[in-house]
Amino acid sequence: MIEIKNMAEYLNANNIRPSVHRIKIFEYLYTKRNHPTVENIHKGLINVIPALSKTTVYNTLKQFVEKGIVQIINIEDNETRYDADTSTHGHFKCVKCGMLHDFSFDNTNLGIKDIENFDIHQTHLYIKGICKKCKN
Amino acid sequence: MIEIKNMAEYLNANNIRPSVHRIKIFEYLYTKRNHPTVENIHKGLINVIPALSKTTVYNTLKQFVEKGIVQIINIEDNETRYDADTSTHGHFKCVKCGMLHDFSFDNTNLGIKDIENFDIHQTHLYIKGICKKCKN
DNA sequence: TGTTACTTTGTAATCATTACAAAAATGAAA
DNA sequence: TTTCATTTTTGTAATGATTACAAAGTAACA
Ligand SMILES: [Mn+2]
Ligand SMILES: [Mn+2]
Ligand SMILES: [Zn+2]
Ligand SMILES: [Zn+2]
Repeated sequence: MIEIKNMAEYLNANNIRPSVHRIKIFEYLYTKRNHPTVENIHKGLINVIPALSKTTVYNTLKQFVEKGIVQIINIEDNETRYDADTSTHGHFKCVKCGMLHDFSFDNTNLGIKDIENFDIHQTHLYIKGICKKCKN
Repeated sequence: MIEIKNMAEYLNANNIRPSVHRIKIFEYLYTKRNHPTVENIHKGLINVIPALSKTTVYNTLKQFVEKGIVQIINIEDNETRYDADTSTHGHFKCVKCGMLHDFSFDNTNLGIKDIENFDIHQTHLYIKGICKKCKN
C-alpha cells in the first residue's frame, strides 16, 4: 500500500478539497486499515467531530470512490465496507470471528478463460473460511 | 456445471422438499443461468404462479443457499444476485451494458500469500470492466 | 464587508430485506 | 373420506441501509 505522509496533500493531489471532515474520514480509513462500514467510521469519529452527520460519511466515501482513492469491499451482501488500499489484493472473511484479512495474490497468472478481449478495470478476490486463530 | 434431469429429485437429494414453488424457482435459476435478482425471479415467475409472493422467493433462496445448491453473487453493493452453479467460477460485470458473464479460472494457482493455514470454504473472483461487444 | 461557491447537516423518502401471524396446502393417521 | 398436525405460502408491517433534498454553516475572495 502507498505511504502517505500528508493526508491533505494526498486529497489535493486527487482533486478533493481537504476539508477537516474529509481528512478525518480518510485518515480513519488509512490508519485503521480495518475495512470499516459507514457505521464504524461514524462511531469512530463522533468523538473527534461531535456533530458529524452520517450523510457526510456517505457523501465523502462516495466522492473518495469516484476519485479512486477508496475501494468498496462487497464480500457480504448485508454490509458495504471501504478500503483506502486500492491496490489489487484479496480479502479473506472468517465466518467464525468475522475478521477481514488482507492477502496478496498473483493476478497476472489467474488462467482466465471465456472472457478474452474484455477490458479489465478492477479485480476482486474474496475468500471465506476459518482463520488461523479460530481453528484452535 | 452439473447436469440435472429432474429438478424435484435434485431438491430431494439435497434435503429440500420439492414443492411446486421451489421447483419453479430452482428451474428458473438453473435454465436461465442469468444470475437474477429476487426482483428478476419474481417478475419472471409471476406469469407461471400468479399469486407468487416476493417473501416466498426470499425464503426459498435463503433455503437454497443454506443447503448449498445456490450461491450469492455480491459483485455490486446494491444488488444481490443468485447462481445455481455453485462450482468455483468467476463473474465479469460489464460496467457499460451491465451484463454478467461467467468465466473459468485456475483456483489452484492463485499464488496466495498472508493467509497460510487458513481454511478456505468459498472463493469468489469478480472482475469489472468492458465486455467485448461494448468495446465497439 | 459582501457575495458566491462549497460543505455539512438533518429530515424525509426510497428500497431491499426480514419478521411475523394468518391462510392455504399437504400428508399421514383414523 | 374426515381429522388433525405439519409445512408452505402469503401479505403486511417493521427494520435498516442508502439517497434526495433543502436549509444552515463555512470558506474563498473581490
Ligand atoms: Mn484491504
Ligand atoms: Mn455464475
Ligand atoms: Zn476467525
Ligand atoms: Zn457490455
